[in-house]
Amino acid sequence: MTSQPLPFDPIARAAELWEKRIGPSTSMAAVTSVMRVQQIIQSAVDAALKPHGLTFARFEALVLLTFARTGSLPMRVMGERLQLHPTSVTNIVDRLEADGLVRRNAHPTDRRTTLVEITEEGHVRREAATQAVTEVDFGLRGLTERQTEQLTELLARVRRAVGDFQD
Amino acid sequence: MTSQPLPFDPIARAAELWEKRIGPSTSMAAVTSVMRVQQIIQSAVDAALKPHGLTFARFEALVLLTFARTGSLPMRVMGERLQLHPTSVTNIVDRLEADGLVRRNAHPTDRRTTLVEITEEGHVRREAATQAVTEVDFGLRGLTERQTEQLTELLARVRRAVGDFQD
DNA sequence: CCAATGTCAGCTACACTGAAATAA
DNA sequence: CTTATTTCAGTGTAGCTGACATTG
Repeated sequence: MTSQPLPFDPIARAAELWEKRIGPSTSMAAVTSVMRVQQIIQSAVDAALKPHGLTFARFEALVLLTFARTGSLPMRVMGERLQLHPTSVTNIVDRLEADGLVRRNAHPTDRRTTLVEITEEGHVRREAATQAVTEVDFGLRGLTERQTEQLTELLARVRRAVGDFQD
Repeated sequence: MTSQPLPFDPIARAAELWEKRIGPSTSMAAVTSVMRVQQIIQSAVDAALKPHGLTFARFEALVLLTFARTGSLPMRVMGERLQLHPTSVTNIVDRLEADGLVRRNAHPTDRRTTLVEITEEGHVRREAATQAVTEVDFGLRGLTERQTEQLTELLARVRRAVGDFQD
């Protein structure tokens, strides 16, 4: 990471120049901001999770399984909920399984599908990891509770518009 | 991409369960939303840029060079502005150079530093690519102009709090 | 026969680390 | 001598495509 804080907001400056020389900059500024904040959050969360041997993606998978009534879900459903490519699900479950945090089980009726179940050790690990990310507030700083909710709300509009979900 | 739209908002649902079984969910919901929207935008923008042989990172680099007074910048500065790892700058410039879109020049006084200059072909390519991403509004949908600005503003607070820039 | 599920191999992109060469 | 700039090799994560076996 090349990280000296700049004495100006690079995105605001780029937006000015963009406006002057290229065209409307509203979307460009917002998109660049999302990219940058994602990067910030990703590295903060990954740093918090590293001592627990998890990435954010794997952490999310564990949380998802924790929330499942039976503590287990088909791979396909995991991909759906986490918006992951089937091969990424395979990869993530491979890693978690190698670490003993989840277990692959046969589906009772549909022999094509694999059920992924969180183990005892998985529960313990998720608990510790949750503590770690909660302590750093998921890497999110500088916003009030109200503003944080506003952010979620604005992003939900985008997700809805793009067909991420319906309702 | 596993992409059937879910009949509910998966983030809102996860937040409910998180609140019920783990703790406050405000930050968690916002962070998950940022991650997801970044993913959406990234793939939309990359798809728009693909016919032009560019990724978003490479496109950003071209834009940055276009904005430089002399059309050229040291690698180090590029990394600073784009928040890229030095090795990533090398990599990105390698690709752009192989495509004839930029050129590496010697720095007139400091022989350690390499200046990267956008070529004529680079200008042409950036122009076409800009058209492409503008047409899809950078993958950003569902927000009014006003809301888009609000989003940028909220994210700037996070960037400032985290020391991304000062002012 | 067609569709769905999961896996595998191979590719790309980009982050990171550690080491090195060169120059300030 | 120390620091700065860039590069290189190697590693890890994760996305994608295309192919495949198995099963519904």
